[in-house]
Amino acid sequence: MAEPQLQTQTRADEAFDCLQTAIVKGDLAPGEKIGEVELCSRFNLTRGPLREALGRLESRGLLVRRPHAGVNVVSVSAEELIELYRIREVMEGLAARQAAERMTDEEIRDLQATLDSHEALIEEAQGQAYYQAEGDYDFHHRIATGSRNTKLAQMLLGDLYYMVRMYRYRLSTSAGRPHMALGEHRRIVEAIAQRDGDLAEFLMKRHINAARQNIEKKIQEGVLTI
Amino acid sequence: MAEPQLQTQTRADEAFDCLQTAIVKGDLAPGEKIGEVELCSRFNLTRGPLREALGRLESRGLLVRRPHAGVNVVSVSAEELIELYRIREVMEGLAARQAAERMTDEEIRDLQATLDSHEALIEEAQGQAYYQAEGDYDFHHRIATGSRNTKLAQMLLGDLYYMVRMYRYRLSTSAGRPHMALGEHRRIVEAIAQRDGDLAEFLMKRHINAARQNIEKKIQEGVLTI
DNA sequence: TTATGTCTTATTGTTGACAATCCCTCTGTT
DNA sequence: AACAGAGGGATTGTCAACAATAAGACATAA
Repeated sequence: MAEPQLQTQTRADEAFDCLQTAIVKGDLAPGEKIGEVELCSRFNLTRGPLREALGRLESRGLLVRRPHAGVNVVSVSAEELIELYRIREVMEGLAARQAAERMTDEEIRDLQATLDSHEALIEEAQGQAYYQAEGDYDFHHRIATGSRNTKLAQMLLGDLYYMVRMYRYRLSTSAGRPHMALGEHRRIVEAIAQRDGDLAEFLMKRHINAARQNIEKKIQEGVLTI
Repeated sequence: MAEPQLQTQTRADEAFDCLQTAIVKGDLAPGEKIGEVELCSRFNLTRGPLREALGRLESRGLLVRRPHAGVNVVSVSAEELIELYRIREVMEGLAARQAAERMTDEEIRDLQATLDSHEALIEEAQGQAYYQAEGDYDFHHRIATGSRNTKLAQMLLGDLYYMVRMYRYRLSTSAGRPHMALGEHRRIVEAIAQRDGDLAEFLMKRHINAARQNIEKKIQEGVLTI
């Protein structure tokens, strides 16, 4: 949560961050049409930097723009959300494998400590899906960077996670799921600690598969309306 | 090679396309520092749309920008190129699996016909790595779109392929490789035609693995200096 | 009443000028 | 001769005004 050299950031970066978090948190609803001048007054910017930020967000798939017609927040259908998890499955599987091969012993210890704190978090804030989601994000974040695969981490952290988190904020996790997930996390870390890339990949894929099935069930139950 | 509604494109789109192809073709060398005004005169643009395009390219990982210091074309190290192929392996494996499940019969016939034309192309232009590379790109392009997984296709076609092609243009393929690759392509399409998703994924992963090993060998031979 | 065509208006796309920042060179010192 | 510091210059970041386009409203006709 450190924020170094916030000063050296350019206005376009600032705009980009603001918009990205606004979209992810749901302050800008999916499908919503957003006008440039309105955004300018809202975030205290001028249109130059804003347009640059809009370009970046479009290329990341968080916005859709039609020439002269304005910009809309992307709206992901239920099917597309499922597809996102299919992509995560293979990419994070690879990340887990490479993390098992390349993470330092210290990083692995850190990761284990992180899981301990997650366990405490789940206990005290049981049912509070928000904290669980943040913990989950933290775990996957570490694996992605631990893979030492620059592009892979960039695609996961810069593209996929933002789109997934867009719905995490609306999607309450099932009752028993946090504990389940934590157990799966632990086994993945064990495999990484044993430098067993095959197993780490297998477990991670199964972990994300379980998450996907959980979401599919919710959608069928009609809990999630997209 | 059709160019529909070129007119309705905005100047920023134009700038984006120009720069992207210039980077991929090598007209802008990796690592090269490029000034904004120079680019403007080169592509007949003004700095507004240009900066928007630069933002998009940066977010796609084709450029790196430091505030107030200018923009450089990304330079991918040999290790990173290999990592790119590791990502391709899992993502295109998934694409092949989903293509086997979802492509229409007509698309599959088209794909088979494409391979026939590739065979002819290889015969007449043997050794001409360029045409082989284009044919290969065409094949993988069809599989990606055939997966009906919007985000997957977007990530493959919009991100990974451009970075890979950056080096394809410089990297001459080995003597026997085109024929080998074509054979592998044929077997993948066979699996897709039989709707065998497991096999299609397996074969595609092995295909890209072979391409990666081919490149690794070249790098060790010192043919490719990045 | 509905559909169609035109026109107005507001929004987007573009431009050129202005301000802020960093890089490079030149000078001075060790 | 080599290194450090400061200044000039060029380049990037930002802004506000102008032009072009599409959406929406209104009126007319079927």
